[in-house]
Amino acid sequence: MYQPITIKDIAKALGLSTSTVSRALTDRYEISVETKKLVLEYAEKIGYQPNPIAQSLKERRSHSIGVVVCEVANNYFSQAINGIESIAYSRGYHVIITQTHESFDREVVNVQHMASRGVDGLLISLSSETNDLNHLTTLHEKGLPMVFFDRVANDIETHKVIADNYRGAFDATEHLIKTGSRRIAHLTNSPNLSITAERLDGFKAALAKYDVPFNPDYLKHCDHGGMIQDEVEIAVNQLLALSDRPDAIFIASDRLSTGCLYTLKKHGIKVPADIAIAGFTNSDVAELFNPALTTVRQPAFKIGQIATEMLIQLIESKYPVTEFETRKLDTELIIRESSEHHVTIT
Amino acid sequence: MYQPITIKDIAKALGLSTSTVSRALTDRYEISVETKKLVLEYAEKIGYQPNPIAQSLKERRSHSIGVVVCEVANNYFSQAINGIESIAYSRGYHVIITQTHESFDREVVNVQHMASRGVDGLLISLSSETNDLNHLTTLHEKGLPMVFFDRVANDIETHKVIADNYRGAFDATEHLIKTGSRRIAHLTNSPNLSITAERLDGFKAALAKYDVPFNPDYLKHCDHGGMIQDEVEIAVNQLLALSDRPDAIFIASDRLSTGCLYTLKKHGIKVPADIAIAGFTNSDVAELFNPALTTVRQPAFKIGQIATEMLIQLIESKYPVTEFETRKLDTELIIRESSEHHVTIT
DNA sequence: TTGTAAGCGTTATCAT
DNA sequence: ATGATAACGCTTACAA
Repeated sequence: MYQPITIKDIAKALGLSTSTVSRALTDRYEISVETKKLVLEYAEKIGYQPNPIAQSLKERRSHSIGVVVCEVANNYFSQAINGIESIAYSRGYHVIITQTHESFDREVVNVQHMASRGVDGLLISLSSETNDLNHLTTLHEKGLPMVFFDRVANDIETHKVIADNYRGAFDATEHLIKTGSRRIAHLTNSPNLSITAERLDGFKAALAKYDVPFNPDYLKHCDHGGMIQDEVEIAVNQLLALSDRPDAIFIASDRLSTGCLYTLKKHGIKVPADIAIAGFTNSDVAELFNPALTTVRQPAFKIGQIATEMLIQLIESKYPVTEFETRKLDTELIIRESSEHHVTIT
Repeated sequence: MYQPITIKDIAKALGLSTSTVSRALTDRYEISVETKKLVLEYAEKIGYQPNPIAQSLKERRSHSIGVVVCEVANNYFSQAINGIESIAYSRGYHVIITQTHESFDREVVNVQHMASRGVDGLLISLSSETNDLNHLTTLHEKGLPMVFFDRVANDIETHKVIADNYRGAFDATEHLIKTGSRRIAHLTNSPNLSITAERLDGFKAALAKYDVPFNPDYLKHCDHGGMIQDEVEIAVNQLLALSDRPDAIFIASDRLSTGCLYTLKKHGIKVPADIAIAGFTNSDVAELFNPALTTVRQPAFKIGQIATEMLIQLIESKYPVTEFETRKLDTELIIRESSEHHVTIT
């Protein structure tokens, strides 16, 4: 069974003490050039690898950061994770990813597991079920650094990184209005989520600007309790069944957009001829096959990077941090040419 | 700074020794019922959490398993990861996910990092750049348990879990032949990968069965060296430019399928009227919007589960394992009704 | 410059 | 049934 080489082995082999070897290896104290060279060369030769578990126990840090997302099988989050990793690795941190699958219990378990395994900090995007923040406030009060991204907790004072959801929603809605829609529905996520509120606000603001009344019947939440595709289908069907049927839908997320487009297609409803669509999405595939889809694109990779930079700064700052920042990044509105509309792709 | 409660704190508070507390907590030695109850209740009350780092140092295991995949932003792998997690968590293991982004160097770094951080075992799907297996054989010889899935290494003797790629490719190709295609191209991944060879073999076997000659001009590899979409576009354009233009394409992966369909759409080529398509894909989205796409679906979730079960068995077996198994799971061929063809979706 | 020894939080092996 | 002690691999005052 796999018995790694320790500092002791080197010490014994070279007739030195473990502390001398340790010093040679870490290069922190003054040590004779020869011994250092001797140790380093020998260590290299026999393939010594320090045991990070022992180091963690001693230093009380693990050089790893924990990530909590609902799902990696999601374009937004997989892009964000790529951003997180790009920074983390370059700064010598390891990334541990966990998924909640939108379950509150799972979130609690994951957070606690990571905390107890000694992650140095946490990057969190809340599950749609989460209302109670006790599992996080407890750790936050104990001083565990944490940065929220995307789905943030308003009641905890930390760094937060989000897209400008208000603005993104405003722009998309305004685009729908400007291209002639008036009866605009809004298909969105669980009301629990911060992003849901922000996007709803932007939606309403755009309506207000153009004196389009807000119709509560046009607002549909999908809380991801069951199969998302079924939820979306029910919601879209309800919208289509309204006597005052919407002529446009503003959709708050990637997976909702896909589900909605598919449902419309099943009904033979043409986009944008019969109904116009604008939505948040980070999926290339959905866009590739839906040239009429106006998209709000979030800078997921960048958001991941910035959140990680903030977290590492928090972790490595010697003094308690009191100033917490909320970084808001611009979204991009991608309007596709109407000339591309009505393409038959079979 | 976040100072967790230790066994010592409990011992001091209760006037006991640390060993007694430890025993009460782990319930391994005979201990008086009262002391046990006392300790457990007090531990519960003050929220004691054992320090897994210390436990790992002592037990020489970390109860975590490392996963190496090329990309989590990939339907096959995110589904497989969900399968991995479902088993791992139920057995008390933590999952650490790393991505290679198809880079050999990155694979080496990740594997070494995880090994040195003391993962108890490794679940690996090779990067498309990997030819040299030294970073793995070294660890394998030291006794680190590892299980390969999907993109396996033929030269290492361990457990392996794969889909029946040969059969999947055979079925898809046969379907194309049966529905009238003869000039069948094959768009596939890097020749390095085990899955590439298996799928090519199945493809060729189906051609042979129906006496369709294999035309080398129809074979296109995309090695993911650059942007995949560009690679695919070049390959597809080459196929279309052939004097003897293919009437069907069998595509070996998810992302290649998407890219190919998009390229065809750009050219205004209709599927399946102008050209028939069958391909490996685990993406719902691509399928949703391409009713004419015949799909080979891999049991990614199940593959993840089985690989993890095997790995945990390896980890927990007291005696060195000498028998290694290769599990091959059935793929599913999803043929869509031709009635759904030629749908105008926008 | 180098060695000795204590300590990080646990668990296991002795005694008692 | 419980306590003292050593050990896991490493770092770091402190002594030499």
